[in-house]
Amino acid sequence: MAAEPSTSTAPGHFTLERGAAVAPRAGLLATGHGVVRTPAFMPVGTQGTVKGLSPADLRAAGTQILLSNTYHLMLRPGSELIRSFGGLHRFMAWDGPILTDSGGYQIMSLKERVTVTEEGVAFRSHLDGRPELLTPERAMEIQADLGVDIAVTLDHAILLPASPEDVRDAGERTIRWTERSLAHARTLDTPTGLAQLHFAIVQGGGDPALRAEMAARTAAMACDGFCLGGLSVGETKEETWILAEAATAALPADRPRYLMGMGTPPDLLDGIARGIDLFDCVLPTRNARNGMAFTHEGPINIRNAVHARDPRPLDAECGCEACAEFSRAYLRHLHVAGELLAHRMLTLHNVTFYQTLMAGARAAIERGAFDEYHRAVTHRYRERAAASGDSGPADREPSGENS
RNA sequence: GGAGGGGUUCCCGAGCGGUCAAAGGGAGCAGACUGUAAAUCUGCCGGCUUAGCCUUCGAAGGUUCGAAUCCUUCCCCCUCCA
Repeated sequence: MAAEPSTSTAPGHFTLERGAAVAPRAGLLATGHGVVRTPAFMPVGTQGTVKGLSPADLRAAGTQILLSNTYHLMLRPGSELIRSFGGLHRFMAWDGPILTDSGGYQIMSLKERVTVTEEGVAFRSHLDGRPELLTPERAMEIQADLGVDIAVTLDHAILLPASPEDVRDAGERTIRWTERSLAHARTLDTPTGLAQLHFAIVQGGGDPALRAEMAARTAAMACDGFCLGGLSVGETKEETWILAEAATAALPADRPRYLMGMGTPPDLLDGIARGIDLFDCVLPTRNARNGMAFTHEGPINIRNAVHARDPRPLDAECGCEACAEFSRAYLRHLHVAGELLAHRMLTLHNVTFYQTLMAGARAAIERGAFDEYHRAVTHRYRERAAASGDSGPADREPSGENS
């Protein structure tokens, strides 16, 4: 869009329309590729594509901004190649904003293959076993090459539970890496010439006090936004929110907060209620490929026999192509038969569902009725989840270590 | 008509005297998935009052302490030779 230069569209500018210091809040985040209306959900496009969907599909689903991944793109096809195409936007033909994760999550999830040192992360490529080194500086260089709108600093995420010493170590390392990342990022240029925003990750493990400390120390740095990392990795939901609240309470209100990796539809609303502005999660896309569709009445598994003769759409309230054109019976048939269209349609539907949910949340915030929206959506979702089986698949009681 | 091979739990297909309700696939049924090494993974899959019992490996008899496995007859199928 060719808007007049104004403070509200200068990349990095974050305008809070409502809520300001309190949650929930609605805002406008300006990037080099347009303004994102927050709270927003970013579909996950790890390898420079949201699996199964074209950019046109993503737009049709109401997507404003995508997430992609430093780790995967550095290995294949390589950031130099993408830079030579003018950046990731031109390469993948998506002209909206893109945020890239720095690769910290892979440190945690591929733990057997990585060694973390002060310099950075040594790991072996999952593609060919070749040794690689990802430093905070290198992570920012790659993201600059990609020309993404929002680059994220490299962090040291660890699995919970972990010893207090390990959590403190990883947190302190994350702070040092964040400083290095931000300092180095200022020396880099992008293939697009557009300004790049830099978000810093707040860690701190399962200790609220440490979370708060890490948040405060990160807040003192010159970054454009904050990411809450290392959450929903084994702790209960209740703990997750305590930790998230501890962090956000120590963050300034005038910069966006991004809760990394979460979550279910109720998670998103629970997060918005706590002042979160950005989310990403693989659930709507991965689960779509595994047969799960999110609906206004809760999740359904399209594989289940009950849908075999069901002429209804996945979700009567949804306007996506899958719901406008196809019956549950047909979509079940496609999925059971292993047809690609099943994956594409369920993915399209789920992303549409998530974007509709977020648009509804934004609208509710704007008219001052978020609590009601939150309660109504969550109630319907949980009611269905509980009714659709002896033990609902989603949102069971937070499970302990055993039972 | 002659010679040979074969009939196994929904399907394909192992087993060839006990440890076999019977490997492995597939199909079917259900579950999981939260900054994606995921179109992946897990469980169930003869019946029941389930640490046990009952019915099952073409049919009927028989041998044996014990048979899907050995013998006899019968019924089907396939290949080759006339």
